[in-house]
Amino acid sequence: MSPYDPSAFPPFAVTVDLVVLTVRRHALCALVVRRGEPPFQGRWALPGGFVRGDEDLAAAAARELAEETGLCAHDPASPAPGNGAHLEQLATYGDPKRDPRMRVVSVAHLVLAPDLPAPRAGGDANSARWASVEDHLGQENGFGREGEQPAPLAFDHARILADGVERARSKIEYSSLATAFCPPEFTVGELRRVYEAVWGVALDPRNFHRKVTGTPGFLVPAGGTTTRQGGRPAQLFRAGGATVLNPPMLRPEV
Amino acid sequence: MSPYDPSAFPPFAVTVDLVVLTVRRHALCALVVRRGEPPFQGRWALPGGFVRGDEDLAAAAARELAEETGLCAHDPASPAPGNGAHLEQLATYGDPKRDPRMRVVSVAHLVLAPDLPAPRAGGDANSARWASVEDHLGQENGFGREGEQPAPLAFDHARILADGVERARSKIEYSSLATAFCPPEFTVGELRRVYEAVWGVALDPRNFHRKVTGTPGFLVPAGGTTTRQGGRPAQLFRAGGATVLNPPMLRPEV
DNA sequence: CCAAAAGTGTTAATCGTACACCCATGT
DNA sequence: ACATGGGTGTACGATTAACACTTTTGG
Repeated sequence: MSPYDPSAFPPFAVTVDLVVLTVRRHALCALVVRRGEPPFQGRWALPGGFVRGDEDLAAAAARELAEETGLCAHDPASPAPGNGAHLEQLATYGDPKRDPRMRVVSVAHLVLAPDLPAPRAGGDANSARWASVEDHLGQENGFGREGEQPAPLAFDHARILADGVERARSKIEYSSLATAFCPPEFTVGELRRVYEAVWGVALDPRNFHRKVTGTPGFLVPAGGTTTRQGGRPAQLFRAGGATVLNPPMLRPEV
Repeated sequence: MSPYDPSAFPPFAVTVDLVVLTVRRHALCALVVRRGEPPFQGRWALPGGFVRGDEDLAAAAARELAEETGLCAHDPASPAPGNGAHLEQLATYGDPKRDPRMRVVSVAHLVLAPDLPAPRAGGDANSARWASVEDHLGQENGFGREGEQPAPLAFDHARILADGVERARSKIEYSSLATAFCPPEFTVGELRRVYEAVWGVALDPRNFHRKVTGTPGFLVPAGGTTTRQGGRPAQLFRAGGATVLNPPMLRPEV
């Protein structure tokens, strides 16, 4: 039990893996990269990499995110500057056999990003893409495509992705995080389509509008209007300062 | 960027730290141990220890818990057997300077336990105790004692404890986890006192009774009654199978 | 009898839901 | 004119909060 017994300090490699979620074409999508080396060569995996010796975990996640996407994310719990995406720690995965090469503990992080142009690969080109979450997690809510299931993600990344999606789904209920999926200025309808895509449900546009505009601090008017969705021009809003929603958004049953 | 460059694999020590919470004498308490060696010798700290080379993170947390308390905890996400306490992963702390000796990444776990006899120390006697959470986190809701602030916990353990308490406070809202603070059979009043201690509020006994007995799957009658609280005998209940509470328990404002 | 805690009834206010209806634009 | 999405009004049922009241024990 002496903490100075070297046999009590087995060396670990520590990595960060990223669950980067966005909403594209009314579907929840995750960023995946193609592995260039074994193990799992050629398979899709979550982006990630090793934590450096003098680097905080959140900083490592932000660095990997920037390398993979060019995004500058901001962990609200850290003083680092940021714009655009939301970043938070998700969970840590440390099964002794999760990486066949060695003992690797991975601290997974969750990133919520607005719809982006085509992802830019870290080093190799055309090796990153947005994958529909339903395709990789199986049929959900009847949205799953039949047949053509893609190969499972490498390592335990399917489990990590599932945990990240579950976290996002529950967190937009009681926080204003859904705005992280939107551009800086957005309409109530765009925000509603985010909720619909993440939850896989249809929401009543009238009640949704009352709810979000009536929750203090959730949205602040940005001044202009837009007609980019067709129909009557919609007011533009920015995310308000509130982070916790009271009362919460209610996810319809089943 | 080659993943086989040894300089990209800085070695880390990986530990688990435990936030073990219980309710004693109508107060939320956390298990703390006194450190026997530097750094922070003589200061209180959260229990914890190094993860072994072939050990899963949850298994390491359960092992440390058993060593410190004799409790057999059960992580619902793992197939390990267990009785009594609830165990779940909390968060991971990896600031490069959090341990002055070396680079240590600590995977904190949260344990919710029923009121226990005096804690049993791991190796040294009388080096573990239940500490009131208010004493270590400062005044909360007017409960904080004035003067006599104890020395801060070692390392970043005050932050870890605060995160664990916050997790427990929010999780008993929408899950049946509050029963983890109760013995196997308990009364509605005892469960109410758990909520009151964890949240630091007073709840209406009548409405609370209706709420918890009316939530399907939360409580199942155990058959007997008890008068251990004085007054009219109260029915005994066991925790039902439900893990998620719908509708949730509502925490009063402020 | 009285204090204390358990449990039930009732009421008014609030909240969520469903849906009718009108508004402002592009085609 | 019509389709499309934006936005407001309203009515009904469900949930909550507040509190009067009865029940069953111990002292």
